[in-house]
Amino acid sequence: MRFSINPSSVEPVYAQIARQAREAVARGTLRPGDQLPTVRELALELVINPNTIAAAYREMERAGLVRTLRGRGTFIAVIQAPASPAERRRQLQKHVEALLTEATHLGLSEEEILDAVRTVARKYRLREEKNDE
Amino acid sequence: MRFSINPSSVEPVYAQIARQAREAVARGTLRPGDQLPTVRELALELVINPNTIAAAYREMERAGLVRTLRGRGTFIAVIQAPASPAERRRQLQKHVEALLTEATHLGLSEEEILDAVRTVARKYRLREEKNDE
Amino acid sequence: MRFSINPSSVEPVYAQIARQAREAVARGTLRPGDQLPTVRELALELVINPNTIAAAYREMERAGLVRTLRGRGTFIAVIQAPASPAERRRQLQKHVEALLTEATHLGLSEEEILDAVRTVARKYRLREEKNDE
Amino acid sequence: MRFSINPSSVEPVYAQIARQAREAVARGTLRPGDQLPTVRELALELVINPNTIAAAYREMERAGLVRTLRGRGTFIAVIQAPASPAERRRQLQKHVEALLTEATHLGLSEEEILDAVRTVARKYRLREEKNDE
DNA sequence: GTGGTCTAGACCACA
DNA sequence: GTGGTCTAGACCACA
Repeated sequence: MRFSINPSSVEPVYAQIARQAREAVARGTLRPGDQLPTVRELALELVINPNTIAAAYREMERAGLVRTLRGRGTFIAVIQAPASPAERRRQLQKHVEALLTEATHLGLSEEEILDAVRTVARKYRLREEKNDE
Repeated sequence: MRFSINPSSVEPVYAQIARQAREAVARGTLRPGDQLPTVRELALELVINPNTIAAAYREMERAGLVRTLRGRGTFIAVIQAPASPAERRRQLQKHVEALLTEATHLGLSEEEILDAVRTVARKYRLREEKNDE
Repeated sequence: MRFSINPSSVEPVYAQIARQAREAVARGTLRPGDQLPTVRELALELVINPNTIAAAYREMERAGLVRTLRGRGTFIAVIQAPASPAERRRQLQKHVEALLTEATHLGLSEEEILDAVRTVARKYRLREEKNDE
Repeated sequence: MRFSINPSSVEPVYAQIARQAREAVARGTLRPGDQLPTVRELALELVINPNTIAAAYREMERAGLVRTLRGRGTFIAVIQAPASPAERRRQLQKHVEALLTEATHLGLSEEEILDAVRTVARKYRLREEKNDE
């Protein structure tokens, strides 16, 4: 996958990398077992301080997105066990609230938001059926 | 409105305050013209240094969320002109992508997300009708 | 003359009033001997704290623009003696530099600035002939 | 570039620094990509609290004059897109009016002002040709 | 009484 | 090493 970094964004560079990897996994561009470039390779490619790449990989490891095997490299982890249904619902609500706050300030309607969700959802590897809880 | 601060969050205190005010405006808890507590009042209430409150208000001013009238106080601004339709669409897409990335990692389905948007939307002051562009 | 106040400008209200009076004198809208409204009258008209109007009048008095006669009112002063030729040149240069800094950041050309000066100059009561020094 | 601070001016120290940087960019003394001294360096040089320098840099960032790269430093930004032609004209007129107000009070003639503009303009990086609008 | 400015100094996130 | 955050506290401009 290709990372694209904006060094003057308010989002820290290491967080941009971790977020983009997380997005790529959600879209299926990166799949469990895929190997990420080494810290040095990616540092050279993106012309970024290796410390920053290392911080990004540390963040992804912490989030359970990747597994680093010493001497072997860094690999996308198998899908992590989702949280409890209650926790999952709490998380979803939090993220939906963030979206609706921004959409309200942009002066958008509920219908426009739902349309955007439906359109963009095609690019993501969402669960096919409802969870039974 | 009530602000609630988590001093051990990674999110800076001043940013927590600004975000909560932004959310309150989106929900209609704060409306244009409403006066925010004075810097000193809020500092006393939250047991936080007045400089930190002032930084929060400065940030909101920069974002166009409030107007500061010297010697008078800080007030919620009238709704700022939204960006161009193209920019608005770009912003919406960005926020929807963030939601879908998280929802995918939580193992949720499109229907569950749409349901959550519909339910939570009731708490927000979204535009009633579609924008004509 | 009519003052128009923007309470949310970065320019303090008292300074807006003093500046507008200064402009009116430069354009001939106000002339030496003209009486200004009383502090109370102007405070009522502009819906502004009388302390603020008093500060504006104090500022104009300090700049030699008006004379306050106790019990009589506030009047536009006769044209103040201009500074020495050297000081006058220094002042002019300072104000021209301020204009050129802004014009450069706006991406304007020398010709556009000169045109604007010629056009706008008609509204001002500039000296007719060159000073002989 | 050299900053020179007058601590007893009515203009806040942080604003003096921001203004001088803005002037230096207009004259070409500072160019896009140039790095400003670090907050600590400039604080030592000017014998001013680092927080005050940081406030100056924050203000320049807000105005789009510089870009701050976390952990790297502060750099002059590429020239910001100027406002719309109409807005540009409005701004120019405002600044020309300010100049003419002062020049009138100094008892100067139109010819003297135009001469000063022509002379001082050489020091600025004004656009070479008229804008076509 | 309101927010704005500035100092002094500790500690942290980031590259 | 770079800027960012936060506290504590003095003093000032403005309304």
